[in-house]
Amino acid sequence: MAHLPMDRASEHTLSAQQTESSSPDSIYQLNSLQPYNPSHQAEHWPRFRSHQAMIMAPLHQPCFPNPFVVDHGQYESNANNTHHYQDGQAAYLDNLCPPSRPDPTMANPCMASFTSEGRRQLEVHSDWTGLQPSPVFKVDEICEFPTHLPFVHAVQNTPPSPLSTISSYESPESLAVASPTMTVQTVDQFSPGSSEDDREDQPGPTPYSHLIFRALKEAKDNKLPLQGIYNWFERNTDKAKSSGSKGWQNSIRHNLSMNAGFEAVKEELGPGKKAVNFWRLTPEAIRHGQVQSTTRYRKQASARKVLGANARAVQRQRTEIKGGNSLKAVKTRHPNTSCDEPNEIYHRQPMILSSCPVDDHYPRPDPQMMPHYISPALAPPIDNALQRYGMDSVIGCTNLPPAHNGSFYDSMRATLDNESFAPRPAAHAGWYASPSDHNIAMMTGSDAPVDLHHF
Amino acid sequence: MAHLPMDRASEHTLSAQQTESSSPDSIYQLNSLQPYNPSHQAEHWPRFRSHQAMIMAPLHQPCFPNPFVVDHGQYESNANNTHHYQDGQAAYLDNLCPPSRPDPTMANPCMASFTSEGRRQLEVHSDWTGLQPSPVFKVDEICEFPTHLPFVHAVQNTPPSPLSTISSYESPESLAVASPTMTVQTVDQFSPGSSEDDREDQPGPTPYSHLIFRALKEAKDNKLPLQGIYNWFERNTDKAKSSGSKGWQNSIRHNLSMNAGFEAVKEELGPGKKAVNFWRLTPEAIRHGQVQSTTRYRKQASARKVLGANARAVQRQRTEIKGGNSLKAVKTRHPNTSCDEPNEIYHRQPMILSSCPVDDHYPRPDPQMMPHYISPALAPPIDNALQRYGMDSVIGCTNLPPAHNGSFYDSMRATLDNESFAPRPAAHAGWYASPSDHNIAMMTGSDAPVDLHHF
DNA sequence: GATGTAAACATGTTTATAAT
DNA sequence: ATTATAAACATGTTTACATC
Ligand SMILES: [Mg+2]
Ligand SMILES: [Mg+2]
Repeated sequence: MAHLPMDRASEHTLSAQQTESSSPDSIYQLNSLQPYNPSHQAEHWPRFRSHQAMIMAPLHQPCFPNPFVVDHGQYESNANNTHHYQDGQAAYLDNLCPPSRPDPTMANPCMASFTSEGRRQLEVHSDWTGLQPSPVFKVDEICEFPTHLPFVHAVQNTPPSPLSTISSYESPESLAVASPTMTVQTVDQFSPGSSEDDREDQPGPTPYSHLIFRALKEAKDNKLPLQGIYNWFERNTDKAKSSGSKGWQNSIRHNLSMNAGFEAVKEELGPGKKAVNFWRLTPEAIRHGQVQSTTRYRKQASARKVLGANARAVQRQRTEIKGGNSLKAVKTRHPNTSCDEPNEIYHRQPMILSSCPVDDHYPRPDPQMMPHYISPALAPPIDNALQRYGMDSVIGCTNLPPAHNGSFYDSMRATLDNESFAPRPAAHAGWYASPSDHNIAMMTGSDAPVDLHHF
Repeated sequence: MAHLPMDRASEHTLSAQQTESSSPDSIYQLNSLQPYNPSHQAEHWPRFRSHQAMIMAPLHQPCFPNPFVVDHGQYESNANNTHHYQDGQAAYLDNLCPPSRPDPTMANPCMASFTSEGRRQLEVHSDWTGLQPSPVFKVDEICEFPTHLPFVHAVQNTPPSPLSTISSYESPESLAVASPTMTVQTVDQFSPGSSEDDREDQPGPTPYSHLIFRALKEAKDNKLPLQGIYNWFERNTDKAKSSGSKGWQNSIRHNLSMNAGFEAVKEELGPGKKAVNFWRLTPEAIRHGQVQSTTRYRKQASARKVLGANARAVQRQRTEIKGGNSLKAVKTRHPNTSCDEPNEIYHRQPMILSSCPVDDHYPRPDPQMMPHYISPALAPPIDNALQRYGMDSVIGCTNLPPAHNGSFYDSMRATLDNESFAPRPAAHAGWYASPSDHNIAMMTGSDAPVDLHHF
């Protein structure tokens, strides 16, 4: 108990039915899992929370029959038709999506508002002009698991090297903009019966980033909420099964956040409802059929130029065992990897910055991620924004300044909005962004580039 | 230590320079606040993370001189010009914003993508067509604290009843869509030298929701990141000063989340950078110059119709002292409130649902919030969606189903995307929303409406 | 009723560290 | 080098409860 982490209680010892943050170590939560039924009321039906929504859906009738007003019975009659298989390796659902139709709304006009800085400020929201009184049952319009079909227990006898076939689905540029047809095109590729984790075509287990890519690739509009990704993992991988902890959820979030191939998008699903966050594949990831390495923080020795007095340290323990590339290798170790290899073989020669043109971020459409390919491109001139531009999606790290580091924010205060400048640098830097100054992504590092590209 | 909460460690005992989650009870964090300097690199400049951004900013040059590439020295020379006053009641900044200009981008066209369900899927992002190489110093364009002006220690001798004057700023409808001029119009109203907390014109301290409203009202585009709201509170209220804890930040977040007058918007500030979340006043709040009560959960006795087997209980301790309307009343108690009043006087007659037309959500533009006014409108027919529609922004609660309650999700599984349906209902319901089914906001309450309106 | 406060919890971001 | 894992932390949502 002395070394109990403050957050999530190491995410261990939780049953599969418990959420990640159940915090079993909390004395408030031990042995007290009785059902709780708060009554959320809301017998009124609010309008869109944003004014843009009203403008962007000009045909929306303020008094149309609200599609949300449905009785419980309808849902109950449908609730049992979707089954969830978790009992074993062969427990996968057939992904029987109807063929897609061209999206008639792709060319629709829209409204947008603009910030005073000229930023277009657009809101994700639903289009309510075409809603039916109870579109819940308009299953023909959505790619959904068919509840009327018998369930298929697919045996995992056909692992079709899923990621290696993604390159054959080089999507046209037109599909890069939220194309719904992309989903159905790829649905058969990711054969639902194949266990991508611990597959035969690749040594070791499939990385999380690959699996997330697959989950989103299969999803409609290439996006899913976090819970949907969790569910996909539970149904299609062993990550969720292989341990009683919820570390796999942590890993999913980690990869979602750190890998530039996944972006969070907010979508307003109804009037007055809070927007829902989705994780979506970036167009680059869709176009290239892969995501790049979830590159992350690399330690740098040099301190920043400006170190504010408020600089805080990230307090970390130092002796915990935090995993590694093959903490599960004891059960999935591949024969071609030797346990006696020196560590130096994992440290390749330093990558060089990519000097590829903008439209050539993925010069090598290698179907397998990170083949340790070193780009033959020469080291580009440093500080050449022309060549650096457009390289984010190929690397996991963003160009945001480091969190918990006073150097960034202290030096940026004067450039921020009068209410936005932070007296202390305490949060992830992205949230320090000022509405009045876009140029908050200054480089805090004066060292040579440490995030390098394989291309 | 035995009763240490699992999250945020009660947010106590933290100095003002510490962030809320510093968790002083953690053994990992005690007495170890040394500066930390991770080097975030990113010498490359990525493109927009979303494809929409490329479309929506068609003039954007992929190779334009990146405005982010600025050297540290520039920022350092400016960093010390913004001062932060926290030492006392009179420590407020003059809010000297330049007069606003009409936003030339208000009528600009935009692009939008659409989901396969027809939802318009728009992304907040920056418009890079007009960027200067170093717009950091284009102070003339932004409403910013003038670093070149001498600082004014305004004595709080002019508390101009700030909220009561908001009604005089009934904004035209055109301003409801992210109008930058709104900010400057109201800037003088919220006199910077006035201490809104513990003001004279209102009994007791100003509610958080009012203060947040003011902070956002003053901000450009009526939006601020969370840290900006924190900063505003530190400079303009006593909430942050009155205690060494960070409970005031918790209260701010609580109000932001629960009050429908505040909405989170995501804005992409640069190519490849993570989107920044802002909190923005809803157009309704702007239009009516106020936000409504941060109505929140009200206990209901009746259980939901469908209670899934996975229904989880929210584990709460029961004996903690959790505040109240006047935990600070010992120092700010108003003479007209008696401590001997029975509790019954705080329970007014039940509010009735508003039957106002859609454009009349605020039939009484009362400048003071919640005057306990009961709408004379007759009780509308229950289940009439026409009359319930459009009432969200006037009440703090949304129509989302309750979290930690299996009833909603269990009954909605069949309507969700095949990857989105959750095997367990464990999170806030908004994140369970399926991309393929918008109708997730079904009513879980079968009781009479409990969220009622004053209008 | 409204409000403040605490807290549980989910979600998102980042750093640390070990294995390979 | 990539990857998995743990964890700290920030942010966002919701419920509980005390006070008036
Ligand atoms: Mg990401
Ligand atoms: Mg809100």
